[in-house]
Amino acid sequence: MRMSKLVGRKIKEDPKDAVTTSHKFLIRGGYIRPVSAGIHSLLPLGKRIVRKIEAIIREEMDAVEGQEVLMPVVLPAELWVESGRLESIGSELLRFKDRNDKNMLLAMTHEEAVCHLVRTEVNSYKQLPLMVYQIQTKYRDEARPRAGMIRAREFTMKDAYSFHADQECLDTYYDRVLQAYERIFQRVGLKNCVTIESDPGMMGGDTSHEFMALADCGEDVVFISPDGSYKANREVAVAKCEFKKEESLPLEKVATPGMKTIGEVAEFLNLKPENTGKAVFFQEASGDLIFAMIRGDLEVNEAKLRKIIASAELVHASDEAILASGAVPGYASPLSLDPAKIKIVVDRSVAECSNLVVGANESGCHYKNFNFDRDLSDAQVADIAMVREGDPCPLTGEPLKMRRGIEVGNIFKLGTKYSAPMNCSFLDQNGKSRNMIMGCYGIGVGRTMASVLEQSHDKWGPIWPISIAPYHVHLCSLNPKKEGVAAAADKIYADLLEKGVEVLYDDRGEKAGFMFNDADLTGIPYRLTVSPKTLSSSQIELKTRGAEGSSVIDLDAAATIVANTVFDTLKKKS
RNA sequence: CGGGAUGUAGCGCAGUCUGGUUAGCGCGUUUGACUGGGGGUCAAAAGGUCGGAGGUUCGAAUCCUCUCAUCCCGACCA
Repeated sequence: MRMSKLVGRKIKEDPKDAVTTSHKFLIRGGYIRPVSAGIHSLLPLGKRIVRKIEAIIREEMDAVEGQEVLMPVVLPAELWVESGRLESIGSELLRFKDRNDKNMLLAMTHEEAVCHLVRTEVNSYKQLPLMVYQIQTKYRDEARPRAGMIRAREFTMKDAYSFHADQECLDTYYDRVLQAYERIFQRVGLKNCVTIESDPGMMGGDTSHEFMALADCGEDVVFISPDGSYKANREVAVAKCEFKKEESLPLEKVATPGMKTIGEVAEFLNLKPENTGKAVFFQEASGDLIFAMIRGDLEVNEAKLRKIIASAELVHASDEAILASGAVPGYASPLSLDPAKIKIVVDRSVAECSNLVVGANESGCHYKNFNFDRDLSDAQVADIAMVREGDPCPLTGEPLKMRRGIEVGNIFKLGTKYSAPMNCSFLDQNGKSRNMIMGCYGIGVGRTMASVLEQSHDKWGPIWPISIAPYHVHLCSLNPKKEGVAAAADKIYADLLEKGVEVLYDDRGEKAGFMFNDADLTGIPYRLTVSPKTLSSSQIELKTRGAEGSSVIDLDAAATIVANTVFDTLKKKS
């Protein structure tokens, strides 16, 4: 490609709306252009990267017997009524009516569509297991799109769905996909991508994993042990915290007028927050109240709590609801609650610590010296604590490190969450109808491109791994008007193309510094420079993006040397 | 959805507080000349609903009201 004709100019200054490195460089380098909040056009360079990422994904999906399909972006709402998600999903699902007043929606994921597809095509155990996948546009009406491609409203996703006759088959297949995912992220050149167990959340199912590209701009928090043996996201992370028991002191009511928060109470009684117990009220969708108790310095992890009480929906309870249960907000006590009205879940930190200050369920009063064993045996004890940086690793006991990550992929064991309501079933060996067991597997394609850039750049621009670089070679022709420079550059351009090397040819005749800066901002792995300086000795310059220095090679052998270098590197990296 | 910020040429900005002719600057673009290894120099040129609507005023980019858009923090997040 001749750069003089390439669509997508380089931009010298940082766009004012871009904050993250990938967002800035993708715009400045001419990879993407914003169109609306969270909606972008891909320019030719960006499209080439995306195609290469997609090609790697296709190879790996095909290698686990995936069959590529393409399902519609626009779906009739009735399919989502079947699964129940039309109701359960909020306004991030974009709904609209067509000209016949029929309810439609823009798919944000395709479980419904794939169940519709598979239930009409597959009806025998002999056809299972199977996996179909697609690389398709998704739309989520995000409340707050951000960071360019990292959290967009419209984005490209590879989503795959597997169907099995039994759980064991899913379990085996799931592990194969997990390994395929790790190969994909390694092949696209993510240097720092970790596989972590995650909380299936509203997707349902029992097991899920996330693939996190570690980057400071990531939205998700990952806890990692120093030796890397333990990795988990914030929702599921556990810590091996040790708590000290002391001799129990007698329960004592103390006046704490106007002291409602943990900080206020601790300061008033001249204690640390660790010496208090905090009450947090939650409400289930059914309206039932949950009283969660945790040591004052810790926070309740709602995902863990949800799992323990087996409730998909959990919100902070209103003061009215708390009052109605007979508890006094701000002074709520575990001691005088009616277990029939309210379920009590106590964190290990409270159960295993001694002499805590807790509410007295009376305005302006607290109890000192609460001891769980003695004072409240009738409650469920569980780990519902949010892990903090530095907490001991559950495996090694070493202090956990907290890192930020971009979720580039996730995989779920869905079970029959969708197949059951949508009647996606098959006849087994005994002629009995059973629901298919499903798994689903997603990868954010644009997000992957941005993540690679987040992890691989310098102050001048991206340093693309050759596996996804838009071109292999960036050819600069300096002073093309002089001494046969243009002719030499044209020739090596043609020779490289002949050998199958992808070349971006800067034939614009700009000043050297201008072109070099554009080359750095483009980030192609190899830069070839043709100029009078080296041409006088029948040589040209070869430089590797991101590396110091450069070398000169003989003009006659250049195309062969460069082509071999490119193809050797490509082979090694895949 | 709550809090904050910003909308002026393709991009980045000044001007707004304190209203006053033809609204500026840098980069980019076009033309010509010189220059030629890390964003060069000179000359000329094109390019503007000052986000939008309403209002105040003799007069509004500037003051007031409403509105839209974009970004940031938070909530939310298959």
